[in-house]
Parts: sequence; C-alpha cells; structure tokens
Amino acid sequence: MTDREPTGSPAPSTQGSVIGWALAVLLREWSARVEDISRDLPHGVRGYQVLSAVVHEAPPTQAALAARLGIDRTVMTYLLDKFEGCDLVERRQDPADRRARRIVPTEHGRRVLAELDARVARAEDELLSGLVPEDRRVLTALLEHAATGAAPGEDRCAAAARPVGGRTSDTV
Amino acid sequence: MTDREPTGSPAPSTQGSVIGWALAVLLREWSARVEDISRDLPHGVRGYQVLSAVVHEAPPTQAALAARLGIDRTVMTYLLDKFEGCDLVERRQDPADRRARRIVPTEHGRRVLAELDARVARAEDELLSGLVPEDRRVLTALLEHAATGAAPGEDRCAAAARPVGGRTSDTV
DNA sequence: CACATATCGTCTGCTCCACAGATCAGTTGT
DNA sequence: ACAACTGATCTGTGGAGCAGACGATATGTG
Repeated sequence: MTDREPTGSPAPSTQGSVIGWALAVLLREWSARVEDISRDLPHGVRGYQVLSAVVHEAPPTQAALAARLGIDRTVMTYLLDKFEGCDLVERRQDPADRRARRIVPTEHGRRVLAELDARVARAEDELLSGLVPEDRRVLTALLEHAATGAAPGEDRCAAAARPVGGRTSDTV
Repeated sequence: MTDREPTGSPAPSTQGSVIGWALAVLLREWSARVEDISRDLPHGVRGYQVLSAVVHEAPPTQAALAARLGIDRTVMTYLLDKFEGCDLVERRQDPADRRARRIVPTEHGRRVLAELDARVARAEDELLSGLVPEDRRVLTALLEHAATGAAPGEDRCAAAARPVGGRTSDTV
C-alpha cells in the first residue's frame, strides 16, 4: 500500500510513455490508409515503401535498401521477385561488383509511384487533419530529423553512454 | 537520368512520404529499446503497452483496452492470461455487468510498471537525442495531439468530409 | 598464384503469431 | 419467456518472418 490511489485518475495521460503509443497509433493509421491506397502493389504498404525508396533514394544495393527499410534480406528477395514480375523494377548486375544487383525502377514503376505518392500525400494530410498546417509542417520536419538521428548506422556509440547496458548486445 | 517529371509535381525537396518512413524508423527503434528494457514482461513491448494502459488509462473493459492499443480481442485474452500468471494484473468481474472483466493492476504490477516507465523515459530521451530538449517537447506534444486526433473512435466523422472515399467502409 | 575470409544474394525449414469462426455466458428489449 | 445482442474465450489455419546453410564473387596475404 505504498501508493494509495486517490480513487480515480490521479493525473491525466501525461505520465507513461506517450511517444510509444502515439507512434503506434499514427503508424497504424498511416499504414491502414496507405494499405488502402496501394492495394494493387504486391505487398501493400511495404511494397509502397520499397518502391518509394527505390525511386527516391536509389540505394546502391539490395542490402542497403533492406537496411534502410528495416526489412530482412531474405524478405527483400521474394519481395523484389514479385516487383520484377509486375514490371515495376528491374534487377541489373552491377558491372563493378557482379555479386550485387542494382535495383532500378522501370518507367511503369515510376508512373505508378508518382500516382501513389500523390494519393499518399493527401492521405497524410488527412491523417494530420487534427493539426493546423503550420503544426503539420513542424511535426513532419521534427519527425524526419528525429528519425534521421535515430536511424541505425548513424551514431550508435551515443547509446553506449547510458548507465545500465541497454541493447548493446543484440544489435551488432 | 534523374527523374525529370514536369507533370504537375513541382518536385518538392524531399519528395515521397517522409512521414511513413520516419514513423516506421522511430517506432522500430523505440520498440527495440523498450523490448530490451521490458524483457521480463510476458510479451515484451506489447506487454509494456498493455500494462501501461491498464495502469494509466484504466480502461473499463478488456475490449476497450484492446481497441485502444489496436490489438485483437482474441490476442488480448491469452496476453492477459500470462499477465495474470505473472501476478501483474487481475481480472475481476464487473459487478454491474457480469460479462465484462475489469482489468486491475496488482501492487506488483504497479511497481514493475513504475520502474519500467522510468527506464522507458530515459530510453525515449536517448532516442530523441538528435533533437534539442525544446524540440523534443514540441515533437512529443504534436505527436500526442496528432495521435489523439487520428485514433479510431475519436472523431471518425471528420474524415468523412473528404472528397474521394477512403477507408470509410472497413473499419468498424 | 593459391588460399582464406568476407560480402551479396538466394533458398530451405521452422516457428510463431495474428486473424476468422464458432462457442459459452450474461444482458437487454419486447 | 423468448429473441437478439454483446463480452470474452477457445480452436484451426494460413502467412510471414527469421535463422542457417549455400553458391558466387571479391579481396587480402603469403
């Protein structure tokens, strides 16, 4: 009986991890909408993310693409298989390194993505309809900045400064 | 071969959906860290979210809890089974409606969550280490606001004002 | 040049988890 | 009292992801 509750909500929802819940809710809603939009793509949301990364980021290799999206290599394999089958991307042997495959979008893939991007932009705008446009821009900018800083491969060592050992074992 | 597509799009600086990628990266990193922290809990990250919701939000019924976290009812059942087995929560029959179970945390559950919350707070702070404290607060506030507005069940009708019909049929 | 080691992509087997459907218990309306 | 509904649980199934092994290529070393 250390903390005897005052019978009722002691404090509003300020305590606890708001971030985790908010991220989960937003990503779930975003995924649901984008899933709805990119229903024709082989793997729905994931397919959109892959195609978007291929076109906009132009990752040098298949592994780099997988790493950026947090997808396993083996998954990326059969994912791109279907993409090739749908004439959205092509696998070309990199002449410099014949092990690697360069993933290049086809013309069809570009057109499809352009259309999807437009619709996704609208969906995102609707998703954040609770915020005034100014706040939407701020949120997007901060989100991108935070994600860039938190993405694996950026500055891993910063995490080692923590007292108790956290996630220093699993991720190599 | 840079995509020069003068069709409509004025080619904004960072085209493509930044939001989706950023949300995915942040949630993935958040989950990895919280997974590491709440390794003793039955279901890792999900377990933390459930326990957190039970304590902080005190949802009236099991179904409400599931809805808030976006978890299926059937999943919630065996999830709470393990939680009861670990003496973290209790299922009590609601005297008003004997079908419903009130999920109440045990004293042990409260203590465990308090400790986890502290560690998660530190992890979140580290996750957003790329932002200055001021921006962290802004991001958290906007995130919560956006999630509250976008969460299903809050104001669904606001979405119905859109021109083209999008996901107005599937979700209950 | 021969050899060892690392990387890239693919394939295989396994496990685990989420969703659908049926079921039981209890409530509400007429 | 009966029907219709909701809350929670149980069961079966399918798919998806991960670990591990494998062929192909590149690179470093003596």
